[in-house]
Amino acid sequence: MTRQMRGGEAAGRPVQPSDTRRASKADQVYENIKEAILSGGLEPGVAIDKIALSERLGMSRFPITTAINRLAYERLVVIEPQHGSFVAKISAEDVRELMLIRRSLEAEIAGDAALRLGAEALAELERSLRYQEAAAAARDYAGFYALDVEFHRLIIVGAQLRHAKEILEGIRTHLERIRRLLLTPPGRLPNTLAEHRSVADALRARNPAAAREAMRTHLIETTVLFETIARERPNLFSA
Amino acid sequence: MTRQMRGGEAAGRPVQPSDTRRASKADQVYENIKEAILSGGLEPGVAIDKIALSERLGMSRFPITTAINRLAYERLVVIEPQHGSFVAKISAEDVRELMLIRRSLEAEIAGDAALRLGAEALAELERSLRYQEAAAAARDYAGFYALDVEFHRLIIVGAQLRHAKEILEGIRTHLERIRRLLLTPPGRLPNTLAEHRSVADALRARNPAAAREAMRTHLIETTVLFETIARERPNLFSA
DNA sequence: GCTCAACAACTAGCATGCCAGACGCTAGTC
DNA sequence: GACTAGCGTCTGGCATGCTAGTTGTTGAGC
Repeated sequence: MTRQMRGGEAAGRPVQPSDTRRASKADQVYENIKEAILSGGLEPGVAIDKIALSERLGMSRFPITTAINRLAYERLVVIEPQHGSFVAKISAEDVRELMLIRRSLEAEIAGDAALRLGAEALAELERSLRYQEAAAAARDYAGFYALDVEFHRLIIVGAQLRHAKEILEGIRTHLERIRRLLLTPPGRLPNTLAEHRSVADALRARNPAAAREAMRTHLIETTVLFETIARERPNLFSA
Repeated sequence: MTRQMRGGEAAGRPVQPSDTRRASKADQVYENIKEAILSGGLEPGVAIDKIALSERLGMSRFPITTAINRLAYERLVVIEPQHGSFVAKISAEDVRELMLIRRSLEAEIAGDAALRLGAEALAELERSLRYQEAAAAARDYAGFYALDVEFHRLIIVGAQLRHAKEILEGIRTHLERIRRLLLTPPGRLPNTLAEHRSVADALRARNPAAAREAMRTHLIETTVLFETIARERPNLFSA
């Protein structure tokens, strides 16, 4: 549905580059708190003090409340009425489920993309792969991770799937939080690169079934990684 | 992440039955407007007059604003800052994409459910199928539709997938809106019943691949139906 | 020492008033 | 007649104070 929306208002989605409108205060607070939660600055379970926050940021409680409502919708914050707002905890079970969703969606999208991607999009993927190779050679883990995210995003955007993009971004937000908390080691980098290559090959060949399978395989490997690490550090998860 | 949340506050999700807490005013307004949009009482594109609404419902603008923010997050409403809030329009392209998402997710979930569903959940599915047969025999289309929705929900809940449940409910909201606008004829009812039966059979056999395929086939048929109808009535869609 | 009820100190929810920005209309100009 | 500038009126965004509900505490009674 969705005419396009202004700079993130009433939604947690990234601002369209074409949208020159300034961000509202609620938008700023939203980004602010979200980043704090993702980075671990705000640990799971801690209460968010709206009044202190409003004083610190020099604004009224209204934008804070709006922002927290948004975060609650994304399940990054839990609101207990007449009691308080708290940073949502993490459960190990979520990893399994979020990856299941991501796996099924991205596999299907890859199949769709094999039929719909234009030459330009394919070229962009190819370029991304080159950068990934360079980052891998340079052992630039942070850079590679950013390119990894971008690679997946390119496929979704290329297939022109707005809703799926939003859903997957919401999922990635949660996975990103877990990833940062766990400090996922970048040991699988070469495998990831090879798997990306397989996906791109299938897309270029316009083979939907192969693209689906390649993406599914790739994300199964990622799931295994997540779950292995989660098992090694159970203390970070709540019941 | 998600401790469970109170009666829908800051989210558009259904109230947990275990949650006895009363709904806030914002919750009520949210349900109110949502139902109006889904039923077509509020047509795509019309402006929502917050002040008139607050006067009519006997409350301040605050709960209205909160509710509309929530609806904007769900893409049922579009907020144009300093200008107005409008009922979101519908695009034909959305049908394709929403069904793609639903198809991939529910297929994967069916595969998961084949491994995880307990005897009780399987029995519930069986009972649902009996009711569906009864509704089909009685030509009770509305009843069958409700059972249809319930059938899919049972599988998701049985697989204990909270996030997927929420995502799919959001998607169903949009599809439901389209369905009602289009007044989808119930002609495929016998086929639907047979397809449901196939899914349940595969689940009982604990065969993930078969369950995935059965669900995928079922939803591909549904997609075709949606798109056929959408083609016949293009005037209902915006560009 | 234990129980439980009353209270104090919080919170989110809500009401209300104001402000700034967007849009439509009109009047003035060419 | 067409166009544009400016003004009025609408909207959402925000500030602030109040209300009601939850929770932890404390102290009285046993």
